[in-house]
Amino acid sequence: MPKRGYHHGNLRQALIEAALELIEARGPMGFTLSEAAKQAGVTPAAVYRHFEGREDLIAEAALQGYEIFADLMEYAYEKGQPSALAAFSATGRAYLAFARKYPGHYIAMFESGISVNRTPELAAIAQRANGVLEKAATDLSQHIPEDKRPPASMFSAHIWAMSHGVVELFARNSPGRASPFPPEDLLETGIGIYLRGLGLINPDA
Amino acid sequence: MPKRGYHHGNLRQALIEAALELIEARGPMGFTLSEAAKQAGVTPAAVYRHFEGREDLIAEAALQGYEIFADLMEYAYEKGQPSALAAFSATGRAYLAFARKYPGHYIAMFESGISVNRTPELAAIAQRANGVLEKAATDLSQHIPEDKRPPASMFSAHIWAMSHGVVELFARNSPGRASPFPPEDLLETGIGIYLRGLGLINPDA
DNA sequence: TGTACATCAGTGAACGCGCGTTCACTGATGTAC
DNA sequence: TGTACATCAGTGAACGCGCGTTCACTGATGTAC
Repeated sequence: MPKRGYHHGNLRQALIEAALELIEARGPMGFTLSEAAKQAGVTPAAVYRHFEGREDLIAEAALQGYEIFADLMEYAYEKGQPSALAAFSATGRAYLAFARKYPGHYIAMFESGISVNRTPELAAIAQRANGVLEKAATDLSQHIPEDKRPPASMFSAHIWAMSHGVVELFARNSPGRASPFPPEDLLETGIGIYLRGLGLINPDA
Repeated sequence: MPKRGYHHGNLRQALIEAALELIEARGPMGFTLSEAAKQAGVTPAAVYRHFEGREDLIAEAALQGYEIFADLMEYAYEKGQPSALAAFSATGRAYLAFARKYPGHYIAMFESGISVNRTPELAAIAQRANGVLEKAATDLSQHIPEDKRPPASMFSAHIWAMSHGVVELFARNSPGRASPFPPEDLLETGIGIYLRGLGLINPDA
């Protein structure tokens, strides 16, 4: 519990959390610096003690998101080892789990329009997250006969795309676009069918 | 060529087109009514002769988008007939083609935050577009042995998700997230693998 | 333990800006006779 | 063909608002002696 008085105690993190809540509630552009400040119980000008401005605040939120994301993906990958298949599926599931558990971060990362190349730090961590999925895909592709093996980066992209699509279309309570199925099931079955298509799991399973 | 003078000639449509260009250039929230008016060579107040306000203008742009989209999907479906497989693949390809050819519409439809239930008209046309994909999926599912046949609405959702994901992540020049492959190829191969997983196309193809 | 002082983290007022929207208006167009 | 008039589609000024950002300031905290 931060001490509250003239000095906030941990304003920097409080602002990030306020920003995340606002982004989650109002969308990537609905977020305003002033409102985040207000929600943290502070004057808008105080924000400038901790951030260069509005963009910088969002970027920091995204950065923290990527850190959580990369950690989750890595954890899932390792938990699935030594089975390449289990590791791969686990990372897919981790993707969706992250999007659902940290919607504010997810939006800041993928929908706020901030470039992943904004800072080297951001680019590095994003690359780390992406790397996990690609590593899982590479492992898995060893099990495909060489002559019909698509590049690992390609099917990592497929899974990424399907995951992102499920999140955007069905996991968010999009106005008026109700999911026909729970998003978890949708992604699970989708990835299952896809992997069967690669000949990686039993067609009769 | 509209006559230009005090009276614009076809301001309504000109405003919609201006809005689409702005949405495309600046994102769903970067669009402002004032700027659209300016781009159409008109005072902001003039907009109110044709639309109820900002939201109404976006909604109209989305509506027109859904009309084009539904038409394209239907055309693709019919062009693929009588092969259920060809019809299905064609609708998938049509999805991406639409997103690339009409990015402004696409964003207005799927990223602007306007609800598809905003008007009955909008809901109906969105349902028509969605219906085409689902019909194609239903046709196709007849070729799957009944005991391992997933609901058609489910794999229509899978394809929708993958398509949307490809568009969002790789077909847009997302800042700093360059596509490892042309989006068309990515979607084509992705759908191909998926259909193989359903046992609908030759595993050795 | 007490005091002086530097540092730090906030305030609050002000700024210029562009936004969406309203309103009374006026210029252009089309129609009736 | 010409004139009177209704209708329509625009203008332009004004509004209140919230935004991001700046600035000189001040209250709180920590440190040196």
